[in-house]
Amino acid sequence: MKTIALKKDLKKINSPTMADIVELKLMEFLKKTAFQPGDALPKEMELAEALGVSRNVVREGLSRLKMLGLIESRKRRGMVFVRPDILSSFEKILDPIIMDETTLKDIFELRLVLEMGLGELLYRNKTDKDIAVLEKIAKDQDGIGNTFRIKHELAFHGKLYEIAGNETLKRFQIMLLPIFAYVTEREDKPTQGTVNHADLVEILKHGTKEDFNKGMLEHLKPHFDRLENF
Amino acid sequence: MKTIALKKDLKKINSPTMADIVELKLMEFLKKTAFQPGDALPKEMELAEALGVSRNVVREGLSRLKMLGLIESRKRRGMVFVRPDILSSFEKILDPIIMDETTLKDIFELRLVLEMGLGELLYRNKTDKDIAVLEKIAKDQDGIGNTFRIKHELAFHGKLYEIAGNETLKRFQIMLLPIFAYVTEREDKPTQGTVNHADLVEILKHGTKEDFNKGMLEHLKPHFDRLENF
DNA sequence: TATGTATATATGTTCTACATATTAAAGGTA
DNA sequence: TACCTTTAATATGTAGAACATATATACATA
Repeated sequence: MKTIALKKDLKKINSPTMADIVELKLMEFLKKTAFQPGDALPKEMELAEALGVSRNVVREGLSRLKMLGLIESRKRRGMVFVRPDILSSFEKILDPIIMDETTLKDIFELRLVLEMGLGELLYRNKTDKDIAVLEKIAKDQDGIGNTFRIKHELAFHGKLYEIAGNETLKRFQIMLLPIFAYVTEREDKPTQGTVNHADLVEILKHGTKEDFNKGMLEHLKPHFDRLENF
Repeated sequence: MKTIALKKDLKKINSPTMADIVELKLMEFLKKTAFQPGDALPKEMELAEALGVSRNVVREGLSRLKMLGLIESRKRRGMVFVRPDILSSFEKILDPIIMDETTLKDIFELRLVLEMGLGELLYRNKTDKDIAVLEKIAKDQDGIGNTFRIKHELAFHGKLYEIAGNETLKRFQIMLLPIFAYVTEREDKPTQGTVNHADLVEILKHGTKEDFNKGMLEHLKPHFDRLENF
């Protein structure tokens, strides 16, 4: 017990390196200066001089911002600021890692919460054409294969987000789905409640928003139950 | 119109640099090798030789993984694999950037969807003690100042996520809130519907899940309406 | 056993030099 | 003048060597 308390109170020292500091300073610089996409940053040598470090260190710092998608480098032009893609770094990290169980559960839950919260936007934006497309997707549900089912899930729920009119959200859920699939497949439990995709479409067509929320909850019920045993 | 289509079809060539390739190769390496947190990677010189590049380039690549939180470096020990914090890179990028309007709207909406989807988890996990805490927070609502209101928002909704029992989600919404505040404050519109925090607590105490979902929708109504004019 | 000391080693940092792509200027032609 | 070609300048990309520094390991000491 004592050691645990220690570990919590005295977190690692981790003295920052020059590159860490440069990274921070560059971030500040980007924030302070109101760069427009395409604007050029000072050149590496100038930054190096201003910060009092070698060009190498500056390059390491810049390299990190590049990874975040905040800058791009053009020969002769120098480094230019670009509007970063919010999800790209998230995507990079979500893929390769082995998450701990807690985070895994959190992410699993996150997706459920998103699905459950979608109703309002759907009922605000849906059109007859949307429903028709959704209906078609739901009809092609026959395939049984595992990889196929995932593809189908992606198609159906992806279309839902599309109807909601939120591209970021759609991409987000596409990223989440493999994780979702990983969790659902490691146990041999039903992956669908008593309400299936076709039923959901039917509700979306003729039912109220409240009906839809209830339907979605039924549809996701096995997953919610799965949370108990995590 | 033509230029836009062009820009979409022919995305920049951006010939990858050695550092880009090293970054990729290292990612693959991390994925393939099932590293446990704390395991050491090969040392820089070995990587440099294996990849046929200078140590400098390897360091740039490693530096990027460091930014993602995938590795940490220890003197003499070498670089070690660490379980990355999923949200940290997202956090770094969310803060400094000036988002384009579309993304801003998407994020704004994302938060609304999350709040709306929270009901199920809340009703699964809430305890009397939780409600008591929430009640207290809602009572301290008197402050009018702008910064104070944000703090209060954070406290109340933060507690909701806490009750839901999802730390990732809670941190996520904390990151989202400043953006939310930015949007709400640039127009002079009401930020609260006819249902306030105290009302929500009351529903949570005695009402059904459906009541709560309706209440939350009412509470967020001004924000949903705001979406129309985005 | 516990503590202090020494050494080897991997990362951190700096410098120098050269390669390469691309912009911008110079020059030539109609 | 306007347009095309050539040239030169320049900022990033890459390599390699050298030294600084922290620290894990082994060893010595009490």
